[in-house]
Amino acid sequence: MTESTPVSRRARPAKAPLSRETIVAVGLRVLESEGMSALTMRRVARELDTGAASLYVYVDNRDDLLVAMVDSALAAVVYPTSGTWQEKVIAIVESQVAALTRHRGLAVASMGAIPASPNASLVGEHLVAALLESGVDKLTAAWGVDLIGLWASATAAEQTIYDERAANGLVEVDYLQRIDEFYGSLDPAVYPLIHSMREVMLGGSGDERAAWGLNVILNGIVAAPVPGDAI
Amino acid sequence: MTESTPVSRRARPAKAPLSRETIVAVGLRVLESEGMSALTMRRVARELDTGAASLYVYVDNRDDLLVAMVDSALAAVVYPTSGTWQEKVIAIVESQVAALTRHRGLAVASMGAIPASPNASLVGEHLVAALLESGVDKLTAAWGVDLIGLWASATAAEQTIYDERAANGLVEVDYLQRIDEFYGSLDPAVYPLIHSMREVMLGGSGDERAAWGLNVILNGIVAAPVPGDAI
DNA sequence: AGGTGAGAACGAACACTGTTCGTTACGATC
DNA sequence: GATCGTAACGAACAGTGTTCGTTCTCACCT
Repeated sequence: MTESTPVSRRARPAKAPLSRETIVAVGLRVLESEGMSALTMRRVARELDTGAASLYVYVDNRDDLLVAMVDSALAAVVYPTSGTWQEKVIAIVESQVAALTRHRGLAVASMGAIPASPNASLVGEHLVAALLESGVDKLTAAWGVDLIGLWASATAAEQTIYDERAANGLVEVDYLQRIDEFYGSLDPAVYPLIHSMREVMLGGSGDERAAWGLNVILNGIVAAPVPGDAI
Repeated sequence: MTESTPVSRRARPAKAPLSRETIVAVGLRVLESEGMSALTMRRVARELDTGAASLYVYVDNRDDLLVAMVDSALAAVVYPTSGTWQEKVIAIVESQVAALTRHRGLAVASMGAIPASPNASLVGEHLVAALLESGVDKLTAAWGVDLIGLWASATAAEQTIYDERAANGLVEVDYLQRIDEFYGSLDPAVYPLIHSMREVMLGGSGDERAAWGLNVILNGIVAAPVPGDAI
């Protein structure tokens, strides 16, 4: 009994009071430094020097916390004021992906989050504006933003999983080499193209491929027929 | 002690032996009917009339099981033999999305799964073949398959989350109406476009938007400059 | 000043989870 | 028929999210 002597924490002087913002901020910090599996209610509470039950005053449940964290993370997205519409879209989406990737695991959660949060809406607002600059009609712009958002979330999620794997000991070269070996081991009779194209399939850095993909989507959007008309 | 009398199950006649395939199949059945949160090791084991520990002979851990389930689900993808290259790609991707959507929650898991499983590779093989028919070079085809796969997983994941929400009582109209209300409640000074374009942003069925999105990507791919050249 | 009530904070508990351990039981081999 | 590798198993461990009932605090009112 010499070590614990649980002095009621209430007695401690000037403990910063809890708040939704504080909890979300701490959650993001934990997520960034220790990953999604470490983001437990108890872990967040411990960081705030309290118990898990106390969090439920400000947060409905863990999902609610995650959604709030997604929105908070998206506050870091920057919006360029000059440049062509393509440059604007690329800059916005790049910083969006970066914001989601920085906190490992958030991207997967963001896939579920409705775009109905303040900061997610702000991203949408600026993307629509940039797309409209290209001259497309409103419907194309609206659906285009949807498509871009889907791509951004998925790209961030993929990047996250990739990073997680790297953090778990599998270095990049090992990982690519393993896939290369797998492709090489496939029966050329069943998988002729994959077998023969494996070096071209695994080439290019993640950033190069991401930039190419976003470019493809942007080109496709401006070239797309108006939704509703004959496709 | 009158109620349990745990007769060793070994004594029961002709119990079908376990196997990796059986476990994966049961897992898919549970996932399809009860969703991801119900897919626990104990639940799968119970379905097989055994204990959770017994599964670990055939499955490394829950993630291993999920990856195997993704591959198994992708066995349902169909590959058309006739039609234009666009029709082939659309048919393949549609059945891929359907296969991932049918088992709620698999899509999210598939985002992490490397495309290094037999059936995922088969999808890739056929997609590359279809893309090459369009006349694009090998590098464009390879990266294009990547992009299409990313889109397919993300679309299935989004669809899954949407369905999950619908299953949890929120009917479709409620959900859309809620988003509409949220957009309407946004400050028009900060979100002018979203505020004024909300009906156009929420229009169209999920299928229409998905078809449009895939079309945009296909158009973008054939129009894209060869990766590596100046973008 | 003294009392009071709303609600934040809390500890303990519940019903679960994935996974491991040591032991039992079985079926093919010698 | 004895043996032995290994599949199958029950029990346990260290966690998880969440809820319950209680304690404490502090702004407000008499």
